[in-house]
Amino acid sequence: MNVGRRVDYAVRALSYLAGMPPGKIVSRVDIEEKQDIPSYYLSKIMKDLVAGGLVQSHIGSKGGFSLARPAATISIKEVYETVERPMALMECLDKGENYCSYCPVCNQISVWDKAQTLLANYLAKVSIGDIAAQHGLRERLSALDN
Amino acid sequence: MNVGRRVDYAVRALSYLAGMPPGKIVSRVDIEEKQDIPSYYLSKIMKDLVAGGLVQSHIGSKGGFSLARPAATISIKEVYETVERPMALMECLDKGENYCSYCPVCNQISVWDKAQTLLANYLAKVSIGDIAAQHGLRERLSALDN
DNA sequence: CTGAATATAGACCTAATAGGTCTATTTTGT
DNA sequence: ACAAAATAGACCTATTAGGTCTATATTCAG
Repeated sequence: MNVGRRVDYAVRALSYLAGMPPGKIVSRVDIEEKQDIPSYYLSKIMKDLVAGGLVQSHIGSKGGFSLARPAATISIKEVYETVERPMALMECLDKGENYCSYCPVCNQISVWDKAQTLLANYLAKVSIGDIAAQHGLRERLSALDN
Repeated sequence: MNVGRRVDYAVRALSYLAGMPPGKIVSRVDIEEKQDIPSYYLSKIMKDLVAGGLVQSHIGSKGGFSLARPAATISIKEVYETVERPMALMECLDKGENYCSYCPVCNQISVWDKAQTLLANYLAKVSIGDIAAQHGLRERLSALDN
């Protein structure tokens, strides 16, 4: 039920990039230092973000990373699923009906399914752009209330 | 981000008890067999449920377990927190502001906070009684939509 | 009173995972 | 040519999830 560092770090890195002038290329080490992320660790996360098309990488001297898309189009849900795995509160929700023999008669599963949908819908509505913008996030979140 | 067996098994055990005639005492082994829960494992879970006041235990021959409260008053959120820990999507939401030095300026945290509240509110509205009742659960869940 | 059935408490084990660190290689700007 | 960077992947360690077992105390039925 908890989210883990990979996602935390990914969100921080992406927000940091989002706060840069458009097109600015930032090195891994710079992101790690400014965002208080353990040395080296980010390299694995950035690899996923590049592979997922959220971030563009630039090899070589003066290389680094920049956002591959506008920050407003990158949802937290997408970030989560890019660096981790599909969001699923229970394994059967991910692995399908025949994962557990009780699935066909399981009442429990519809509850977790609903909870998961609630969560996913919300997280799909919040973007890296929202997080990067310093002002009024809490207010904008409240507006999402229903 | 996922819920784990302890909660799964706890919900199954409680629902099973809820489906029994009121006051009926059911042994651990019986629950394990009928609900397809690994032998012995349930003993640790039931201990928590007893300690949490959700279940009443009866030691000795012909002993076993029964619900300590009406099934309709036992929410899934409560079950979760009884057999696991307080629901928290990120550690700082649980351990407080000084867990991470970035907390005071962290925009991310308000997003997870909101997500967590959404989840908790929903799970607090669904009861073991809802799950135990065989009919119309999905319909009743839909009614919770907003 | 005795024995069987039960919860209780806690030890124990194993595999997987999270989180982190490091190094060799390739690419590229200056 | 050199330095700075990403890339790829090996490696390590502590924790946790999930499960199994056993010794003990309690209680009911005969």
